[in-house]
Amino acid sequence: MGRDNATIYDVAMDAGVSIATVSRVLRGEANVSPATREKVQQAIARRHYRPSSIARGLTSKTTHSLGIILPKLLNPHYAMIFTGAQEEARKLGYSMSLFPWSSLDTDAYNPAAMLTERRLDGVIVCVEYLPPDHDELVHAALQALRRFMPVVLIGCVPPWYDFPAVANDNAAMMRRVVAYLTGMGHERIAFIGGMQEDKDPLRRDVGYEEGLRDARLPYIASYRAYGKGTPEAGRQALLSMLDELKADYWPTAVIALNDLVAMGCMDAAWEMGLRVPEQLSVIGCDDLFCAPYLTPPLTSINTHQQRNGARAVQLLLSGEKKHEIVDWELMERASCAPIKR
Amino acid sequence: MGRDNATIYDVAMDAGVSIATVSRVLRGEANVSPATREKVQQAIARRHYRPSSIARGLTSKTTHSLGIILPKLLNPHYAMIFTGAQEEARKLGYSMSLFPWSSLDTDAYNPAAMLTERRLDGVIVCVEYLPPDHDELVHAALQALRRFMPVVLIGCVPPWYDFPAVANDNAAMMRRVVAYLTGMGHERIAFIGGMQEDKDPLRRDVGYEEGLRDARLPYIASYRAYGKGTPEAGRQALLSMLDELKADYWPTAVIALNDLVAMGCMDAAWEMGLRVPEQLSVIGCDDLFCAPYLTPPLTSINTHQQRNGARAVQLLLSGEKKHEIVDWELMERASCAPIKR
DNA sequence: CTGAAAGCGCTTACAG
DNA sequence: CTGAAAGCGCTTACAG
Repeated sequence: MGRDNATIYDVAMDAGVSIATVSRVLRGEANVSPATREKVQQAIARRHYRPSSIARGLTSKTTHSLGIILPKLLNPHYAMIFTGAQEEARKLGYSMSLFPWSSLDTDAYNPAAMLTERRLDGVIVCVEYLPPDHDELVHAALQALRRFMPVVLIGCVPPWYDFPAVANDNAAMMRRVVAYLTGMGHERIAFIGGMQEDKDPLRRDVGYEEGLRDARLPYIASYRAYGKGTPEAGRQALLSMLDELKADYWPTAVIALNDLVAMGCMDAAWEMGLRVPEQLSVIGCDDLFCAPYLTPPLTSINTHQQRNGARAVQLLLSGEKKHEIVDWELMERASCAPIKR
Repeated sequence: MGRDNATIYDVAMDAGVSIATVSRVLRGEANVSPATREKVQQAIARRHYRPSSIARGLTSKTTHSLGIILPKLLNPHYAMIFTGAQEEARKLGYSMSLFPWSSLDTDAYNPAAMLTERRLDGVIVCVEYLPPDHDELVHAALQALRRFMPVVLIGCVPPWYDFPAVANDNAAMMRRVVAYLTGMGHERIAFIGGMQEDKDPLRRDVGYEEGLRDARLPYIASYRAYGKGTPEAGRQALLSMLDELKADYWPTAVIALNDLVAMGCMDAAWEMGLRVPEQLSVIGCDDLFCAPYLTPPLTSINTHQQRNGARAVQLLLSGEKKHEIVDWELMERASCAPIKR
């Protein structure tokens, strides 16, 4: 296949100049005579020469590649963040590598090792889905990373993380969502999905409780189900919630951790003969592309994930130390309705 | 931030040995005395030393990073391929960078330039969504890439592409799908989405026509609508197809290019008051995670995309020259039903 | 405007 | 078992 490519020496020899001169035309420096430039460019073309960014990186201490650590990409939520980050990176001349990390699934694997060897110019890390008991592990990984490259956090970032971040205020979101539902007359509002963690004041549970308090409603533990962020987890959780409660106490609205969970809840409702939204309002989060195509179309929250991914790249490369709180938008569709007396 | 990291020289000095010795313990070579090894390891730990894979790459001519060129990741189909490839790569010690390329959207951008400079150890490229009139452009890009690194193709790969590949036989898939529908009594079968291209014998249109011929049905141009692979494109296409035809001639079944298009078709059907599947059967392709959660659950084709992504990585790293044809599975759900007389 | 030389941080024969 | 030296393919002062 002939994969021994031409080097700058080959080109220099062909053009009858020094490698310094080749380097100059490569980087488009002005101080090269037109004739020389021409000769060099011809040699480059003839040899199909492309400078090795890896050799270049050794001198310039820069690789023009970034990394991003995310949970599973199969949730389109993360694919959107990745896409936003990747596109912004490309615009600025950087490539983007993905390093999945969800310690929920694979405790053994820690991407920090692979990343630190690669002298990336920076890394975006999404600390979601890393359960609270792994706090130290996460911190250690972040410290290790930071020693080698700038780090920007994205997603649900606890405020005490001492890193630049593009952070969702999940508590505020939830509070608003609860208000949206209580405003429609709902009083038995379930919240399904996610894990129990006490520390982070930005977490959804805080907002859930605040929202209930705002409406002077009691916090009822039976309406709070923990679980993974998948459709099947959502389905199971709602089914067992209904199973454990007399029908009089069934929730009239459920807030799902994300749209995947919401999809599972809608399925569970259908299995139990509950019509959405007439008998059960459902609201998701992330506003996945399929939300408008569900039956009924799913009300959700759009957090502008692509924009956030792009923003994280900007913070990374500019070196700004900001901790930005992301705005979001309630996408009202047909899966929530006022309660009927 | 102290980002000037220790080098092998620092470690060697700390441990009082030569850099060659440090290099040996780094790479786990056997011929180092236990005492020396210990000293070196301590120095490494104390310095938080991590070898630079980029310096290493300069000598070893290997970067342990792979690339993948895909259309938009926002279609979960491609996210699945990417995930499969990325996970397999990681298992083998490689990282994976994404380079989106859909010349449909961004003619200007050609990822080959960025890739060739990065001396990757290989690249997987998905040539789908690169329209036929860009054939030369695609070929040129592939040749450029191949000069610098091994290339494996994935997806709908025309057989005359002289590359190792993990290829879908879309023609066979379509033929089978048509048979599935004619077996249910359908005779007016529409096919929506994709572009008109004449050359590739593996393309869906070939199978569509074969399928009709198998059932001795006429090919009716009005039932073939071209378009992008998005829900909105699918919706529009079906709406205008219905609009242009007397209701007597409306299709009783539609085959969608992919699940996204199918979602749009189901929406269009709903808008026109056509019930799925009673009045219109719909079948998609790719078996996206949301297919089972649509109403009705969408019949689709599972092409084992994650497995294919992983397989492409294996071909890439093993150097096998195979052109593998992928098997697939019809996922029967409720969106297709026998026709009622 | 151009070139010789040092250096980036490793690995790899080659000696010993 | 260990070290001195060359080399990977570039960039960057420094001279001229």
